[in-house]
Amino acid sequence: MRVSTRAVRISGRRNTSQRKLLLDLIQQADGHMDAHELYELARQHEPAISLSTVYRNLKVFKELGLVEERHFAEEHHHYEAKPSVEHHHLVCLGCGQVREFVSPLAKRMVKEVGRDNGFEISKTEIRMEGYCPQCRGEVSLK
Amino acid sequence: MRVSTRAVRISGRRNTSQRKLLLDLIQQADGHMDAHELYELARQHEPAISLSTVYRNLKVFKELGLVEERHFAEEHHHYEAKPSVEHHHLVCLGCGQVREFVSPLAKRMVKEVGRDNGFEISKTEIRMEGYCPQCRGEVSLK
DNA sequence: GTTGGTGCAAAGTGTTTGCACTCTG
DNA sequence: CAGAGTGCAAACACTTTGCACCAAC
Repeated sequence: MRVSTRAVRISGRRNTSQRKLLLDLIQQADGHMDAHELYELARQHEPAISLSTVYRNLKVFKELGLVEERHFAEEHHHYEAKPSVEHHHLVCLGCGQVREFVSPLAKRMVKEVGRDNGFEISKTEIRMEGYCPQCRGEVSLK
Repeated sequence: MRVSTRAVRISGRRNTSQRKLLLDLIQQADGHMDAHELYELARQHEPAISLSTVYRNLKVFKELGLVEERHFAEEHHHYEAKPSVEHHHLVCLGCGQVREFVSPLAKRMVKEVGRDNGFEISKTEIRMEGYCPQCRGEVSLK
């Protein structure tokens, strides 16, 4: 949080109590959350906070590179504090859990695709869907 | 279109003129489109068609596996006829073009991640963002 | 003190749904 | 001729915005 607070300051923005709270919560969270979840969480500490403030700050955090926006299901967005290691997501269609994974092959693939297409890749999002071990067992255990 | 029409019938659904038109248009299109683009396109042939019909049919096509939903930008969805070869997307942040690519590494990665996590992977979406050769030149050439 | 940030309510998007009518099978 | 599908308008869910007030610097 120290570093992030500085990042906010340096960008010429103000460190309001709401902004600090939101950043804290999202960085403390171990997974991803959507705007509404963050809002509910924040309300436990600051009951008067508004959903607009949550959205406005998520936008700021994205701009500062402190938070990443994820596109999971068909619907709304999820956010997570920028991780030190780039990872991707595995979604279970049975129980809905989202598992993170890292893969050295992913890194190689990005490099290769960038080279082949002459692109300079700045961001990669990989999402796989399927069934986790538990759900596979329940449905049809081939 | 022959096969698709049959798929619709088999699923116990009716082959209305609107449904056939929409399926034709999306399969004829070489790229992806969003619901509104498909709607505008369809209106050129069937001026009275409604946006709800477009959405309802996209949903049906998804269920039948004839069309895939893509999550590109931050906003709305894009759809494309299910391709014979699984491919992924490269989005240029400069000019907005979406390029498709295939990568053998992607296939290996999916297999590996599935094995490592005990998941049975049914779908994978890979999206990379960056700058295409042209846009890289314009902005700051290395 | 300036002026960026906030809360609130209202407006904007993209998508879904209720209803009466239509047309497929 | 039953009921799936349609067009329309209204409703929804998520996100953004205008405005007056507040508080960080």
